[in-house]
Amino acid sequence: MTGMGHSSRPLSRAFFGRPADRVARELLGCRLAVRAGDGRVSRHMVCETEAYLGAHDLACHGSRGMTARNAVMFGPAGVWYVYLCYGMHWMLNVVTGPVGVPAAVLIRGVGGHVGPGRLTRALSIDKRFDGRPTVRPTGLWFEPGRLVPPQFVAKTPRIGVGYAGAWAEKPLRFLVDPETLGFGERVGQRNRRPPRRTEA
DNA sequence: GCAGTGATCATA
DNA sequence: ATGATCACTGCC
Repeated sequence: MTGMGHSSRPLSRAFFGRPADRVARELLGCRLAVRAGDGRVSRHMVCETEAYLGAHDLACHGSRGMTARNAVMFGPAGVWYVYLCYGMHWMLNVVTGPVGVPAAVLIRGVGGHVGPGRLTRALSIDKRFDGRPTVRPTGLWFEPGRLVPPQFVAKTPRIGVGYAGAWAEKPLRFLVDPETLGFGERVGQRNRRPPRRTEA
């Protein structure tokens, strides 16, 4: 959780009205701002996201057509798409791209809360945000953060979408190691040590 | 490794 | 109305 001393303008609808993979990548380093019940606002750096590209993406909910649950994915960008998974975990997504394209970005990790179901539980995010815009008055929005340089961004296949055939393999999950907020280390090199020297 | 959990959706 | 599925997590 970051400090509460300052705030900045929420990420605009234009930011989200672009392809989901681009938004997912650029959301890294931005801050998710949450207003709690007592009115206090906390901010959490986004460190893990996944892109769901649209109707052609077989891992995307929108690929099976519009239903009551996923209808907001077909609507304007910059709107929350929140749904319950496995009967107990709320998944937080933000709709991306033009109207008519069912695309979104799943927020999988922020600050110290890694895991899509864990972060929603920790921040008390649930169905009440579904279909609401990502603006300050809703109590949940994004603010720009620090730019994460490409060498600190890892890309992997998405989690839990094995049913999606070739689409399960695409590198649409984006991570930055939250431990390296100072960006002093590269992702994937955290355990690197200098080779041990032995005396002859 | 796998059970828990319940809304959602297709099928009827 | 019923049954399968599920963008996960926590404990074995």
